[in-house]
Amino acid sequence: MTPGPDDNPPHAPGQASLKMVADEAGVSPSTVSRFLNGTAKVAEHKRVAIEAAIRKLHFVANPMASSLAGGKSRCIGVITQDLSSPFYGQALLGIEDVLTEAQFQPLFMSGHWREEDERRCIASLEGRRVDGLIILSACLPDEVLLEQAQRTPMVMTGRSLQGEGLVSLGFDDFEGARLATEHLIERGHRQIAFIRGTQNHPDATERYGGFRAALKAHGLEFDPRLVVQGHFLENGGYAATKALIKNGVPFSAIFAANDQMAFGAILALHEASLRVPEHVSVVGFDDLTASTYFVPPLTTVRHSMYEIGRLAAKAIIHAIRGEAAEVAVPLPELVVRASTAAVG
Amino acid sequence: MTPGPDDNPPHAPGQASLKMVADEAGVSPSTVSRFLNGTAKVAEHKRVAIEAAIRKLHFVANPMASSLAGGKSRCIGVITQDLSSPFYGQALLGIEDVLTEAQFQPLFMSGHWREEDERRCIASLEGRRVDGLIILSACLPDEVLLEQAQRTPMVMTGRSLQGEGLVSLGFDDFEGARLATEHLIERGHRQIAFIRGTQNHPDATERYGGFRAALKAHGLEFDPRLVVQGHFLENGGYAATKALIKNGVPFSAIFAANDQMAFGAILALHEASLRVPEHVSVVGFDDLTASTYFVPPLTTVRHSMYEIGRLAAKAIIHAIRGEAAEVAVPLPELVVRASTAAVG
DNA sequence: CTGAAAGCGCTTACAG
DNA sequence: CTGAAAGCGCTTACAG
Repeated sequence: MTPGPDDNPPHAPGQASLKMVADEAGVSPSTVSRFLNGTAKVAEHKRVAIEAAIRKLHFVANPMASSLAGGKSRCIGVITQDLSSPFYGQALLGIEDVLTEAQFQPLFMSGHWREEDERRCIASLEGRRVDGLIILSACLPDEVLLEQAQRTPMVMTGRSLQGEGLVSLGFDDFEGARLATEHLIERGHRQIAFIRGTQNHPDATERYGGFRAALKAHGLEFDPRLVVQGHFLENGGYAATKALIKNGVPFSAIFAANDQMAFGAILALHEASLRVPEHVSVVGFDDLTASTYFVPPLTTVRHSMYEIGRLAAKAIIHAIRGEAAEVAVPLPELVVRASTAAVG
Repeated sequence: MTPGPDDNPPHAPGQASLKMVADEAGVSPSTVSRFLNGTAKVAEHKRVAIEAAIRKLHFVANPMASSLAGGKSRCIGVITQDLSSPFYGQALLGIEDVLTEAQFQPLFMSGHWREEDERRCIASLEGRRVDGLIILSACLPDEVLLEQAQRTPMVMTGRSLQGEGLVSLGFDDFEGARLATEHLIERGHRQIAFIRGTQNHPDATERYGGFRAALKAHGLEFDPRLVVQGHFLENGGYAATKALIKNGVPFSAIFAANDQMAFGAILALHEASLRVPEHVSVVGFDDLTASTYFVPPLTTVRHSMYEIGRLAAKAIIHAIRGEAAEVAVPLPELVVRASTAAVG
């Protein structure tokens, strides 16, 4: 930092430009640009001068200009269902960590579980010229996603899709649900109620499949009267359980397709003076932060969404660079806590 | 849409440019730009031609170019402590809704409760040339924020600051805490434990102040042994309550400075075979979604973060336009649920 | 290794 | 109301 008369500029008049840095350092803008991007080797003394100039002027490259000229925005669109979802929230964190580290800017948007909103998000993100797209469980049909992926590199979770420009991180929901159900069966439960997630949601379908597969594998009869709809939210689990109780079909355990519904279910049981796990065992799915501290702590299936977020971010960066990404999604893991017990 | 031989372009070769639209419509780029931005009135027939061209070419303006030329990015930086926080999450939703509607792009970043990270976020966002900044409860000292606000319009929550270019949405944490404490006192509780939030966090200080003010107003003696630290997280509330129980100083109620700590507290009580609210009443603060479905449902203080998010977004938009924003932050409201009862 | 020059796709005085 | 022109701040062939 050379001290001098013009060491402190009059007043932040916007920020310094690359040209100002070049002038200050006595080189051409091209050279500064190359130095910044590591696009070419720069003579030692110029490098020093440029670095000094940058420091002196507090120069930070204007990303709009870089993007325009360079043809890449260094922005990644991230579509989630709900920015405040306790479930996807962890994934957002993982995505943010990796992307920030790699100098990409994530643009988060909520699709609100609605095809139309998801379409709007994608259009808007494409308008923003994002370099890539991460989609956390879309409702959009396969064709739309496949088509989109041809224009913008894309990674998606919660669905297994094959296609050009598309990486999918399919978590094994089926196996997770199978594990959870088996856990109940092993504790002697025979009448197990199942609270389903949103109807045409892939995760919901897979988890339902795992549930039925486990019953079958253990020779248990499937009773459709014990399957209720819960829409993946607390109130859904609550209402579903109320309905279940009212129905009168006996059950000794509930497997809710996610933790949020399990919370609602436990509250409904509590209101009906049914104790967990003494009267009814409950298993959830997702292992939310809240599940550890619920009363009683919830038995559930863990699949670190933080880790999945990190993987998704790494995968999209690779895809953008045109590298093949090998992704190993963590396996589902049963976490046994106090909400399940052997059948009384 | 005029059908024609070149109706379907060979292959999406990047997107259509403003110039292409101008050529197609037989007008100058300036006119298209003016039409797009409503900067000037455009002759009827040209308007029609431009609209047709836009539709035909699926034109969407390149935001980088617009920003660069226009000098505004239409991006708003939003700093939150943790993208997956159940508390701030609601605010993010409100911000997203308002900003999206007004055609601004929010850039969300996590400050992780750390001054250094917050600094990094602000620097990065400033580098991105955001038009404004929304800061949800920073740790950064007042001076830094005041100085920053002079360069970028800013609105912040969780602190009351006066300054040029700065709007602060100070929620009345003090009053909220007073209400919560008074609720317990009115139910006959005399030995009320308090679980504090993070030490130098403004919200924490205010809530602590409200707690003490309520005790004083009702002539209750303050016992420092009943105040424990909880850091605003579940595990903090859990550990604090364990400590409280171990201490042996009797208490019939706990006021936790936020819901997350209240959850932890209830679990600790549960493990000590203390029932809520029969043995100990518990009040939280924030009214998280989860609190409604907790067992038992939590008595707490509500201050819609979704609404505060919306207000913050509206305020920053006004500030950017140079308009004075009048913001009426919702008043704290006590929500009585099943976790509190009259002292046994 | 390095400059001069053209260009990325818009916006906006400036002059009709 | 509308064009031609300059410019926003970078990047990148092109030619040394």
